[in-house]
Amino acid sequence: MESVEKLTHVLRNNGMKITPQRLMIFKILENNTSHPSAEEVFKRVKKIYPAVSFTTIYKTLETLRDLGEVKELIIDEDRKHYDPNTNSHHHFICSTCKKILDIFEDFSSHIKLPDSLKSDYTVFGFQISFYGICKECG
Amino acid sequence: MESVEKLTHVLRNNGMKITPQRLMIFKILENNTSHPSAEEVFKRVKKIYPAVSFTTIYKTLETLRDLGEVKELIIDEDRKHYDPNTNSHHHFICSTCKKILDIFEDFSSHIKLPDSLKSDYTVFGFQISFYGICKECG
DNA sequence: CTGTGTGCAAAACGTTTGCATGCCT
DNA sequence: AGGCATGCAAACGTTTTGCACACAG
Repeated sequence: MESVEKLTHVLRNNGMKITPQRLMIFKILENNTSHPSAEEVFKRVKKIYPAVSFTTIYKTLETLRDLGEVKELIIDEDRKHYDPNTNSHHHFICSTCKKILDIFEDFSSHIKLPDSLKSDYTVFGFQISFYGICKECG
Repeated sequence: MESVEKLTHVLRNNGMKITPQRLMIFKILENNTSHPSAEEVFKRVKKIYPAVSFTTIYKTLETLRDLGEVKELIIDEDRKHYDPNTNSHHHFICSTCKKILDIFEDFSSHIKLPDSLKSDYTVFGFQISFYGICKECG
């Protein structure tokens, strides 16, 4: 969902600079539904901009996360994944290949905190993780 | 939910040995709803059995996870948490203090994969994470 | 007695940080 | 020119592993 143009504007509006490295990262995140890890972003950027460093990838992803432009997914025990789609949606995780699939169904009308907790706990949102086996691994 | 007796039997049935260290770990997990990290388990075991090592805690939690007797929660970006309640339930995570609260509401009748995916993806279960602020932090 | 469990130290892993340099604006 | 960004290397915190010894069965 995030376009290179949007990310460029957001960074500029926050007094940040647009570098070739960042543009490559933006390009790889644009319309990306593969939930890449930092390393996957690094590898893909490296192909078109070999001089890039891992540090830059990490720092840029951290920046985008802090600006709310990517969501950091804590789903995989091995590493963090990044999702440029910041709209509320859910995920299916294949137990075998660890692939993460988007689920866009809107469950919000059915998912509420029990009444007994509503007064004491403020919910900003929720996230459903489905666990199972995908068609390639089944 | 897991009792010391049950865990003892499960391990024995799998040809594993019951050591004083393991018994202490079982005791701390029994009816524990605080979702401790390995370090928290370590600290609590150390109080009653000071000679215990971190390695033993890790290895025993790994064993229990492999036997399906504890659930490893990948919710907190900083560390893994362990939940001796292996029945399906959900969690509320306070964004401020990182506390994890159990939510026992049964949403299963409402939460299904979209029809378009049902044929290709086999779902074993799902887990809802609510994000918000708890009463102590609000 | 046999083999599993323990515990130390060290490795491994993803991630973060300090700092000198580079470059966008 | 000024300040944010980059990139290297080193630090970090959690988790895992190799190995010698201990002990449960």
